[in-house]
Parts: sequence; C-alpha cells; structure tokens
Amino acid sequence: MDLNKLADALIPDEDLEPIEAYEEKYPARDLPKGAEVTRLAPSPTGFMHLGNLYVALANERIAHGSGGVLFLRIEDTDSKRKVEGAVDVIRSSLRYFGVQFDEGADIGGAYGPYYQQQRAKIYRAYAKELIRRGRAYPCFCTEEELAAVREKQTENKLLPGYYGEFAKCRNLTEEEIYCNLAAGKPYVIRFRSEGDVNQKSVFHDAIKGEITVTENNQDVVILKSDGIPTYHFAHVVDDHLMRTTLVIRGEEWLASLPIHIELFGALGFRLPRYGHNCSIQKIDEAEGGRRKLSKRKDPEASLVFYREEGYHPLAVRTYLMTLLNSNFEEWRMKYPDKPLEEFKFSIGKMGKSGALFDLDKLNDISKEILSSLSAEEMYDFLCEWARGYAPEELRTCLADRAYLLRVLTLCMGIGSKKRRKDFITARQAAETIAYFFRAPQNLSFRADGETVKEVLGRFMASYDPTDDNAAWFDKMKKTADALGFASDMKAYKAAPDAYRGNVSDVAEIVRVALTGQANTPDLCTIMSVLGEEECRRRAAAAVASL
RNA sequence: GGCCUUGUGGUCAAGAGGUUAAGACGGCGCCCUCUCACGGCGCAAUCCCGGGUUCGAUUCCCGGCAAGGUCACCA
Repeated sequence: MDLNKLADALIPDEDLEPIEAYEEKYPARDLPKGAEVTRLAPSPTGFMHLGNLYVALANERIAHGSGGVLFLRIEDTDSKRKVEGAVDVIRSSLRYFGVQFDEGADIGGAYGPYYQQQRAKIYRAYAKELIRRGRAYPCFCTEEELAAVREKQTENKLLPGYYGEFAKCRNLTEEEIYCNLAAGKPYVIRFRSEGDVNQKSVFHDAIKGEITVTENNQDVVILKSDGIPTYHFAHVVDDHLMRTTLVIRGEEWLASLPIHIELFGALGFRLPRYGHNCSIQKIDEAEGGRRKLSKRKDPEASLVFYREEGYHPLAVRTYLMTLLNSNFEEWRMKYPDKPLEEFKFSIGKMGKSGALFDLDKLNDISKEILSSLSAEEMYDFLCEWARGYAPEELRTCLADRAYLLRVLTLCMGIGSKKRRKDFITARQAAETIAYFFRAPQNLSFRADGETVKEVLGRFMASYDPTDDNAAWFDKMKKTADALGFASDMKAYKAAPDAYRGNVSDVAEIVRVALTGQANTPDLCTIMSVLGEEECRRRAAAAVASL
C-alpha cells in the first residue's frame, strides 16, 4: 500500500508544515541544569476544583523552586465541555491562591499557541507522519459496532478495547479504505500499537517510585472524526514540543501511561518524567467509604467556596502544602515568618496515598494566618472579601475604618502579650464582631430577670469610662459583693453554697447585655470601644427587654 | 471482573530489622488575676490480617483482605 498516498487521502490539508519545522520552531529550552519545565493543562469547564489548585501548587513549586518554567495549556479539544470565560476563571482563581504562570494561554510565550484548538495543524502534521510510517490507520467503525465488540469481550472475560483481532479496521485493504472514503464514511485515525499486554516493565514514577507498567496494546484513537486529537495524542505532541520535563498530574492518568509511553516512542520523542499524585478525598457518610472530593456533592471541592467563606488565600495554600510535602509543616513551625517560597519543595516527599480533606486542620491554619496579620491587613482582607461576598448590612459596617480598626485591634489581641486566634475566615470574623455595629437582639441570660436587673443597675451606676482595667474590674467585684456573689474565686470554690454565684456570673450578665454573647474578648475594652453612651443604651434596653 | 496503586492513632503523618513507635490537627482533663480566645501542662488513641525469613518484624518476602484509580471518538 502506498502510505504517502493514504496519508494525503486521510489528511488532505495543504497548509501543514513538515514536522521538522516544528522541531526547529520549538527548540530545547535554554535553562540551567536541573530546571524543570512543568505545566498545568486544565479543561476550560469553568469549574475550579480544589484538586486543580493542589496539582497547580505542586507544579508551581517544582518549576519555580528549580529555576524552571510553569506554563498553562488549555485542553479544549472537547468542545462539548467548553465554557465561555473559563480561562479567566482558571487564571484569576489560581492567581488569587498564589499560582502565577510564566507563559501560556492569554499570556503568551515562545512555545505557543497554548490552546489546543489552535494547534490542530500541528497534531494533524504528526498524525500524518504516523500514517506515512504505517503507525496509524483510518478506522470506520461506528459507535454501535464498537459497543457490540466491547460487550462481547466483557461477556467472554476478555480485555475490552480495540486491539489485535478485534481491531477490524487495522488490516483493511487499500481497496476497502478508498471505497469507504469514496462513500463518505466518517473515520477516526487510530494508532497502530505494537505492544504486548503480557510484557511488563518497571517504570520510575517521580512520586510513586517504582511501579510496574504493562505494555499498551490498544489501537487508541489519536484523531477524532472531527479531526481534533484525543487527550493522549495532544498530550504527547504538546509536552514534547513545549519541552516539558516533568509531568505532574492526577493519579487517574496512571492507567493510560502505557499509551503515552508507546506514543512517545513511536513519534521518536524523548519521554518526560512523570509524577502521578493522589487526589484529595473525603469520607462519604452515606456510603461509609472514601471518595474523591466531588464537585456535585461537596461545596468545599470548589475553589469558589474558599473565596465566598473568606478563607485567606495563604491559609488554603499552606494547608495544601502540608498535604503535598510531609516535612512542610515541620519547616513552617520552625520558620513561621518565612515566605513559603523559601521551603525546599521535594517531589520525593509527596505522599503516595490519597489524603482526606481535613477542615479542622485548614481552620487551625487559617486562625494562625489571620492572627499574624496587622489590624490594617485584616481590615483590607475583610473589605476585599466583603466587596464580593458579604451581605449588604455587613458592608456598611465596614465603612468606618477607624472604628473597625479599633475593634480588630481588640479582637485580635494586638498589643497584648498574646495574640488571640478567634478568626478563621472573613465571614466568620465579620459575624463574630457584628455586635460592635448593632445592638444585640433576643438576649438570653442564664440568671433570672431580677438578678439581671440588680446587676446591671448596680454595675452601670458605678461604671466610669475613664477607669482602667483594674479599676473597672474592681467595680465588678464590688457589684458582686454587694449582691451576695463571691468576688474571690478561692472563697467561692471553698463554699459555693454560701453565695448566689461569683464574679464571673456577674460579668457574664453585663457581657450578655452589651454584646449578646456569653463569650467575648476583654469586656472592659469592649465597653470603651463601644463608648459610654452606647453601653448605657444597651444596658437599659436589656433591662427593658426582660 | 482484569490491570495498577495504596494500607502506622479519628485525620495528616515521621520512622527504623531491636525505639517508651516522633510531631501536628482534633478529642478529653488540669492550670492561667471575669467568660472566651491565647498560652502552659497532661491524658486517651495507631503499626490491616495470616504465613514465612530471622535470636527478633510494624519494618524484608509471599499470600489474603480492604480502600482508591482505570478499562471512551472525556479530559
């Protein structure tokens, strides 16, 4: 069979460049020794998964930690899944969480274009070459035929797929092919595999270590009937031409690694290194098992969730880093103030088994990150979050910068010996300080109404906003004594029945009356931030509400 | 079902042929001039199972078992 003629018939494009031209156009990168070229290759579905960030972070640290390059390639070969504006979503959400690309879609670079749709000619040129060399052929099988074969294979417990004797179109005669073409039958281009599933070999995965791979024997589709390549083919051509040195991708690709290995070989390309990392999982209460974080079922699977809740981007990044590199957390505790770019990220330290998503851990890290912020930084963070996600009444609260700064200084314990760690997210922080902006409603006291009235009446009568903390507390104790509460905790503990309660019970009444909460930071300071007038108004309102 | 991967407290995990089997989160308890938060101290909790190799195995080997992944003209 005249393969050149066949190639021309199957891929008649006249504007294809010879593949040598591509090799020349995209030469090996001039980078220092050890520099890694990594990439992120998402589909533009418009949805960003936590897992996307997870892999992105690994790729980013590896590239930039080694003086290499990180690029963004858009895998838009499946037009059904494409969503308008998705690339903006990808770039902006990753940028928010600290991942910046050196080149790629909408950024530019010498190895573009970075949209696979725009690379159609390149794939077709390589596919054509494969046909010329007899390593690819047209397949006219319909979906129904393929499904029928698969069914028969499963029934007979055979390996399903298009291979060997089941590859009907593999050995079509010249006449049959041209006849089908003349009849206008749609066709795909399949790779002609020479692999043997009984051959196994050891492959070194950068993350998993030694793994055994079975040779591929599937005649996989490389060009779909619309002439667009499949993932497998596009991956091989792109990562070769873009000179990727290390492919870090999700574990779900491990199974198709044999296909990629054979494809790289058939095209005469040098195989990049691969690292397959596990996805973040979650316990499914309903089923009792583990599963991947699901876009449908788990709100925390979406990157949008973290922005809506107001998680600090550094907190999310730090949490993910603790999962990515087991020694990261130790490093961070040792150098709490160093930027995480200084951590030496190591591919070898990446976990081999999938980690469970741990909201408690994220929250703990979030508290730590927020408690390291200055009042001004926290204010800016709150405002930025509020602009996008806060309800209206909350946004108006943020208007008084000076007042809010005082509130934050107090609630974050700034200036005291120990910083407080009450804030987890912007949303939660805004909610917990809401009482500074509006009087509390629906107060619930543990004490009876008469006691509340007595305590508030007595304490507020003695209250003087010019008192310092000690004087303030002294008055609290006097109130306690006067009403039969113990002002001395030791005395109270020795004989609890001798008193109506103790100072903390007295303070609680005032606290609830003024803030609506049983637990707050230092009440004395709260009162001075609130202002005397407001305090008296709230105390009166509390008595009136009884 | 076939193939691949993984299996140390509830979670993330360090670890080595012999250790009281780190640390962190979470839980619990105690302490800390008003609660909370912070901080301090302490407690409970782990080597999937069965064989083998070995003086000795959680660690090495072999079998199970369990979990995850994958078997498309989707990526």
